[in-house]
Amino acid sequence: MSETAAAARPGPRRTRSEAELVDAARTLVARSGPAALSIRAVAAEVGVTANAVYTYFPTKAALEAAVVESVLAEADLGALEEPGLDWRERLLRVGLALRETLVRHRGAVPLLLASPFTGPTSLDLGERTLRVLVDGGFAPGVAARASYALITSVLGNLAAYAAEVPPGDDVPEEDALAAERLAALQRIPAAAFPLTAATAAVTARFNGEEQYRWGVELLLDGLAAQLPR
Amino acid sequence: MSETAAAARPGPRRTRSEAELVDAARTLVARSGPAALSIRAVAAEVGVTANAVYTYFPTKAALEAAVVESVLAEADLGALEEPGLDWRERLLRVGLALRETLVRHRGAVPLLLASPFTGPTSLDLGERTLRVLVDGGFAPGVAARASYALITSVLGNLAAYAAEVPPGDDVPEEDALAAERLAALQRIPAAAFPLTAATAAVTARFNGEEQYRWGVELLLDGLAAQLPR
DNA sequence: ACCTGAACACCGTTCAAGT
DNA sequence: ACCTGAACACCGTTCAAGT
Repeated sequence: MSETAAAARPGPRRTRSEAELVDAARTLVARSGPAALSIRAVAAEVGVTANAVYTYFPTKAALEAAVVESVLAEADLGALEEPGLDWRERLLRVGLALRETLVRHRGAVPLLLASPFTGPTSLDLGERTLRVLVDGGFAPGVAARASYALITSVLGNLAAYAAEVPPGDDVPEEDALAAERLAALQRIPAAAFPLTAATAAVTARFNGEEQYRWGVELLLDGLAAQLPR
Repeated sequence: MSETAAAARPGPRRTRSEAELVDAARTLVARSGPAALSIRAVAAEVGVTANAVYTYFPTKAALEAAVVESVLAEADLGALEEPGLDWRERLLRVGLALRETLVRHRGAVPLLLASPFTGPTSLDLGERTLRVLVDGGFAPGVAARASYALITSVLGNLAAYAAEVPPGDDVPEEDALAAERLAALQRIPAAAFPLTAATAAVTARFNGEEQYRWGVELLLDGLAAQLPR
């Protein structure tokens, strides 16, 4: 009797899962940023004592790594093999896909930046990027350097986004962000920083997708120049 | 009598300074990384109670911002105005100068990434970079976009460095780092990640100055292509 | 202005113990 | 295997008080 009853209703003694803990951690990070991620808060979120978390993750760092992997795994990397596209278009599209998921999960970006690129999704992304470049005509060594330059550039851009846009469940409108940033820029003294002041309207949109795309294309332009003609 | 005596020897009641606290904070971060930076540890380092720190900094975030500014201020940005150099060479050299100080202070890089670019040194760097680009023939709007692309790329690269190289007072040898990284790369399955495996020797040197320079030059190549001919 | 003592509401992690 | 209770050595920050 007790066994079937326990299986039927999720009683107070029901067992948690690793995925449930990662989900709770992701929710905390998305809502309130990386500083809000604590073993104790995750435990409370799933209705368990802090120590119970150590059944699933040996350290807080392991939990953070699982959060990073879980977020990265959400990015749609399909453009890397999409037929009918050349290497440039493939890399640009995958860059935009990465931006899309990391802007939504901007609270996790600091965790991503602090972690080595050794998770399954990172390895997969790296290998497939190399494939695109090699198929595009680049020597493997050049492809490797290009892949690294692209990924660090993308992460640097998203770090800037995450540093400026507060965490939250939704992605704020670009126009609203630009208006805020413009107001801040107009407070800096134009006499001492004339070019900064003169370009404020452009700078106010640095967090936008267009400037992101512009930066990625700049790298792709540089790469195209390296292709053996 | 008591007044001169107090001035003569630094007794237990001597007053601290903001700079002394920032120095202590920098030492902690350099030695043990950003996680080691705490109000209480800084207070202990200068021989004072934790609360005393709040006389100088209203929050821990303010102390962190002061650390970031102090580290950035150490970079030699002189190349931006060095006579006899074109815009490319100036930007490359200042990029290398930034790398040099941030590699030494890699423990502070996560703090830098999390902070907005509004400190005196950041503003100065931005304005002078715009000047170089405008003098080089770029339209102000393009110069602004280029400046942002360069700085985010540089920071992304240094974030990767900081994530992989443990904090410490000295800068480790590149050969030693490459050997460690190569060993780690050889543990990933070559069958599943053939290109990753094939390029391991190149990838093992991703943290080096040469790859950094390669990435910056890639952006500069892309920029050069935008110059009105 | 500069500092201390005491306290509050937190942390990550460990140990021993229970089912 | 999965969880709890108690404890340790930490946090940032505040309040009241002293010089």
